[in-house]
Amino acid sequence: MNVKTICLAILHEGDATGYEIRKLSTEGEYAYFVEASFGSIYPALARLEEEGLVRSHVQQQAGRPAKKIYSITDAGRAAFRDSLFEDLGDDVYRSAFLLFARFAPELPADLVETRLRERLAKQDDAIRKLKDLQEEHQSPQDRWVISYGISCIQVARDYLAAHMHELIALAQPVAEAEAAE
Amino acid sequence: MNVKTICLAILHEGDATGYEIRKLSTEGEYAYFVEASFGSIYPALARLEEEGLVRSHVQQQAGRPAKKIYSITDAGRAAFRDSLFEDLGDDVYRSAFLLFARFAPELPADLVETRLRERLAKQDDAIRKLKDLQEEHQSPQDRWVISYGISCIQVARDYLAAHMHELIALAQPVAEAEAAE
DNA sequence: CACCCCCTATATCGCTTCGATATATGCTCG
DNA sequence: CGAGCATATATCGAAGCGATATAGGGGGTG
Repeated sequence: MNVKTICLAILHEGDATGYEIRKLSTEGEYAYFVEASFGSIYPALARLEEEGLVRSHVQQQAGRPAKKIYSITDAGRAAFRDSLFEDLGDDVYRSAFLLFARFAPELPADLVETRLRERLAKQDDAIRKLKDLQEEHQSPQDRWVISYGISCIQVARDYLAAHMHELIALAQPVAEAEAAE
Repeated sequence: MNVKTICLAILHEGDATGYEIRKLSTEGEYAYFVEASFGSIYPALARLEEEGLVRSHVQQQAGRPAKKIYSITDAGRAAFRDSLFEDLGDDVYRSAFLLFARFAPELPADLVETRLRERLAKQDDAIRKLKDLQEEHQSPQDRWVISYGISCIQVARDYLAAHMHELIALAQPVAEAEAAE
């Protein structure tokens, strides 16, 4: 799943600028399972245009910078659909949090507790955002994917809430006086 | 969470070769939340040695290629612990499967069903492997992290089993005769 | 028993991608 | 009225991925 495919997927659903593609892949309904940065989107769009899979036209705007609006071509639509027939790669999951958790016994209990609470707050926030997103999107395939995401984050959150004290208990105890310093 | 940090984390728990580090980050207890390939591990280890954070010695072996065994130094141990005090980056989750699911309405129902069943089998396999891993590891921090993983994959698997027919129903119906062709 | 593939083991190369930065302007809020 | 944020494009250096090269031993199959 490279950035070119992500761009085609988003353009398949409607025209967009590079800026908008990045927003959708960072905040929109694609945010939690794909992502791409400017540094990869702009070169990807340029290459897609060379290959004839997308087309662009510049739209001047009063005040604001000019937009370069990209549209998918028939060839692009075909290429994207073909790519959906290919074997799916494995999901990627990387978590600095779990590495941190793995080394809890090396760390002071108050730090471990702080990070766990931060994590819990982040997950609550993510769930809230996904629920908002679900209300904005009526298409059943969007709802299906977003529900999947909510289920996963919810169970991770609940596991954390139920088992955080176990991890804190493994960490280095901090004396009251030391903690107050 | 860069590859250098992953190498230090693994060497923190014991000496290892580049090959073993890669195995641990691909099949071992780190596998499902960190990952690194040869192309990043070997350069990372070389740079860590330059920086004095790890040390290596070559061990000749009868028949097999010589091993280059890396050990963490006191400086490396300190640098790794310091990195655990830094703010944690967000988790990364990328899923070609969810992109595929999002576009189910564009695809033939039999393909969607095939991919869903493949996915279910993969997740069952992942759960089995994590359960085996959990029996091999007695340290409570390992068990905590692995349990977290099992919970997440289990709920994803159950969601899939419960809702896969919804996605198949959204896909393009395939006529019996056409399917037989 | 030859052949082939897999496992161990190190290492590099090219391409993709990330993260930071540059540039420019308008809008909003304190 | 100035700081900071949103819109918008684009590039650069560094990091990392995936494939490939190299090489010998072990195991299974025709």
